[in-house]
Amino acid sequence: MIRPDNPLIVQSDRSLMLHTVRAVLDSKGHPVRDASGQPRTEEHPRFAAARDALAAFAELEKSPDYLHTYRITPVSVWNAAALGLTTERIAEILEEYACVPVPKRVLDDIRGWITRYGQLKIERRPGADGKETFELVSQSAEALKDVLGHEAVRKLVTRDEQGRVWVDALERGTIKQALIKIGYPVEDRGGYLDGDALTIGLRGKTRGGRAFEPRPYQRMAAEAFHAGGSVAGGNGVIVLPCGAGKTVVALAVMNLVGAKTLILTTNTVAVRQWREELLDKTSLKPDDVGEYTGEQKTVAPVTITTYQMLTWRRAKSDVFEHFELFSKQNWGLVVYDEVHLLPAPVFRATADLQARRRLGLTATLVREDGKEDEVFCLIGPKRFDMPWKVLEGQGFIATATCTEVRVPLDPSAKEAYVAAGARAKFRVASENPAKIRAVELILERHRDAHVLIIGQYIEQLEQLAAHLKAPLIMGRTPNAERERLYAQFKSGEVRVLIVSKVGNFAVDLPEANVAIQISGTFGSRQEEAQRLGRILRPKSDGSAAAFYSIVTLGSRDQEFSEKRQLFLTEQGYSYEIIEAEALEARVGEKR
DNA sequence: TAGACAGGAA
DNA sequence: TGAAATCCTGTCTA
Repeated sequence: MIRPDNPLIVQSDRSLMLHTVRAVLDSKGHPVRDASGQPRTEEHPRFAAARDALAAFAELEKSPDYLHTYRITPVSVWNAAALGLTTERIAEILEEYACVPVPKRVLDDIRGWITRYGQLKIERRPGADGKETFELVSQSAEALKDVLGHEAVRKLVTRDEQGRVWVDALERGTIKQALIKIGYPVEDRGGYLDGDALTIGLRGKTRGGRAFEPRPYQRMAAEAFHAGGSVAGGNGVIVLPCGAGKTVVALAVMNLVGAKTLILTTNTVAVRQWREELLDKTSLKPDDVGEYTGEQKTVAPVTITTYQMLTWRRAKSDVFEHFELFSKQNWGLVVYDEVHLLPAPVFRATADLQARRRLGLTATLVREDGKEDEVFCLIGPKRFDMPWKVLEGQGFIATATCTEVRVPLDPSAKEAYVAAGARAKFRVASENPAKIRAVELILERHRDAHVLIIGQYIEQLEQLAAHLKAPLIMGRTPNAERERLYAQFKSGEVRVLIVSKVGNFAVDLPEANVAIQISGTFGSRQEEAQRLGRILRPKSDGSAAAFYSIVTLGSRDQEFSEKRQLFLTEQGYSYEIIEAEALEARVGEKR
């Protein structure tokens, strides 16, 4: 059926094209033109609804002004299937918004993937010698034959005389990875070890004396996790924006599971923050919560450690020295903070982890290295997510405006840019000295704001710090100095703080309401999301936050910037684009 | 015994 | 695509 009023085109290569605008028509149905003869456009009335519906099973690929493109991938469909979306429902959504017929091939592909999801299962069988054994079972002999045709799978299993296929407990994670690589996400019904029970109560009041209760969506997320999966108790990933309180979701899950818990996170600062949260909001006593890091190695009923700690090996050795951590306590739950950063060796190193309930937390599942499938098969599917804009609407995260400021390349850098190779061009454009002027203008525009300036290159940041006479925090800034500066920023003594990549994570600065990004990591969508996240904690006065990204006009810098914005565009943020001159004029007016 | 710093890893 | 940050351990100093 042809329905020209609809915004979506589904192409047979499984890419989707979504119109964001449509032409304005007069009463006779002719396009209205403006003074210069250009057709006038308005936002397509079905765009927002289509965008929200597509987000459930497709990934946003490109988002120029008028046309967004999405792609349907196996992992995006499996995640949808895990949430209960059927082929029929996906077909309905596509048909509902499509302006031309949906190619049958696309629906066949989707049906094929969804059929494969759960076709293979891992079941636990009591072993003769009391040991655990696992059987790989299939709904169809054909699928089993198909996967056993792959050497990567064959070498991980043994077959007995009856043709049954057995998996060693040690290979439980490895085989799931091997199977998903060939397009068979296996349903792991092997179950979990319960672990030792531990009562973890949630306090009605924090130790700081403030009333505390998980927000409705935090409770829903915890319940979705706990109920999710084929074996009660759960494994999977909760996706929530930065600033939305993922830690509280984990506390609520721990409360539901009620067992000894191991928490894995990215760095020691985060380890401390987790410990403080646990002590502040749960019934756990200081002795119940252990920190296991380079500085202090305490194992307690709830233990917090870093990914690096787990995967650390002595030089040229194959021995993971801290794996004893897994056997020291009988864990019932493992929490993976920032699960999108999960290093694969964590899994190769131990099979034990596959036998525990596992909760992954993240703000975004997208990775630039395309390894989304590893998190999917080793931790589990997405159990819950909530669009950023919905939380913004309910006031749980601050409203934010995003602006891309385009500045021309400074004459002093032109020669270097032309001379540079394709790779070096990005750096030259990123470090464009003309960006300093733009920063000054933005600071003038937000005179009373608490501003974070975030960048990638130390030299550039040092120059800016000298120019603005603002403090700079980078990797080699000692911890004591960092804490002092963060405290001054919180108290308002320091209004403008410049941070390097250290600012991407584990900085909780609720006061910041303006962030200026002056350079970023190639096309990292994740980084952009994290940086916006820095200013999303709701403000006490309910005011809006502003995010600026400064890029060099018409350069490699601008190309990568477009890519970085994709994730946030998918979440419904739109970037206002303003050129340096216009910004100058706008600030000038206010003077 | 704590703190500072170097070196290696991924 | 490449730069920066992180962590851990071990050694040195006071």
